[in-house]
Amino acid sequence: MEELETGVRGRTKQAILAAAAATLGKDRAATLADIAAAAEVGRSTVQRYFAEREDLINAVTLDSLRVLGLATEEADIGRGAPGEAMRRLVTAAVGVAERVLYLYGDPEVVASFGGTDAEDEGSIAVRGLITRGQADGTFDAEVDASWIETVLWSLVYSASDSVSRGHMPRHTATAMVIRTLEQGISGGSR
Amino acid sequence: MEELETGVRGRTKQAILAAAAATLGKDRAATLADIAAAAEVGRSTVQRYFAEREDLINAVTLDSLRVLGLATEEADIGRGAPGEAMRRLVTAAVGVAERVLYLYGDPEVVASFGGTDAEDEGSIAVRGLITRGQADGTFDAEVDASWIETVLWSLVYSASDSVSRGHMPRHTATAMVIRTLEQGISGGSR
DNA sequence: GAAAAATGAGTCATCCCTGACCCAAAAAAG
DNA sequence: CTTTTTTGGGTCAGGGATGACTCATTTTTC
Repeated sequence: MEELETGVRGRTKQAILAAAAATLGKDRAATLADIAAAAEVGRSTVQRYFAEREDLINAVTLDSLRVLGLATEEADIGRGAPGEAMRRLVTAAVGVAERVLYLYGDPEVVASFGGTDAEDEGSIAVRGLITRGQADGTFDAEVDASWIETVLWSLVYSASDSVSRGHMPRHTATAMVIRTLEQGISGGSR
Repeated sequence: MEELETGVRGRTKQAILAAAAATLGKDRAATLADIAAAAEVGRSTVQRYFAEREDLINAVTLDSLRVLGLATEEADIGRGAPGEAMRRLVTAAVGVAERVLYLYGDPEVVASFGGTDAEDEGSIAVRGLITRGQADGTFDAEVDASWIETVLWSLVYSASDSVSRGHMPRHTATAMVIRTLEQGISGGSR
């Protein structure tokens, strides 16, 4: 039963997963050696924790969904006005930019968790927020909820990319996403 | 001087480039064999036209920028009200969805043409449209023009992806991008 | 129809990544 | 301090893609 986090092993594993998410987020063709270097461990160690490359990919995906799910949970998007909840969600998501870059940087990854359990935790909540907002008129009810979700993650991804490249600080990126979600790119003349 | 399109060679080359853009847009790890199959030519032929894989990648990038540039040109975005011009641009861009998927599906590709000549043709025009719209109040002047450009391509990419996956018809996708650009995801209560 | 160009299948060497080891050194646990 | 665990470099075989090449066949061109 001690196959969970035994302190040392747990930390090493998390370091590998975090490094893998960051590295694969920037270059999906990254080699195991790249990931090991980013995690500051030996190649051997990576393969000791994840026998096959695909094991690592799966683990990174699940872990990234977990981290993003935690962030979503902290945003507590079931509470308050949909507009406010959406702002908290965006802030939380950009807060874990590296994971977002990994998850939404590869169409294959996104497609792979079509029916995963881990997806449900966060994604269901987000979908609930959107439909709730559409019902009370906060969000556009004349487009599919799935499109709104697509737009949300698309903008969060772009903002995360800007942050990760050092183009803008995190709070600026977050503000831009929120502003764009709320009024598009239209001028404030209205 | 006959190293341009000699009819047969030109058509084969274009077929390879188009197939490569479509294939690499869906799976950036696609092999030369995959691309050759998509283009309905032999592996040998691909390598005869492009000695090294990187030659092909470069050519596809330039060609995709060219095609997108042509579409942009047809949209004639220097004319008319910025709002209208933007609608024409989105329509034109989604019209060449495969190229958009290739160009904006890989961060590496986008990053590689930082100072390319081919970029200038279209990108300069787009940037011009944005600043023009910001100047006359059509577009939000309180955010960077580069962010608006990012949002534009980000949404066009998402829409192109939906079209390419058969989730929605092209005109619906186009309409959603335009609507989202103009009012974000906000409800129409205002 | 004959000459020239282009094509596609096939072969082969090479490179790079992966996966499976092994073992000495370092770190943690007792 | 001793034992146990973990680590990281190193080696090696296997697999897959690439690049270079040949040659018979098909297609264009004249």
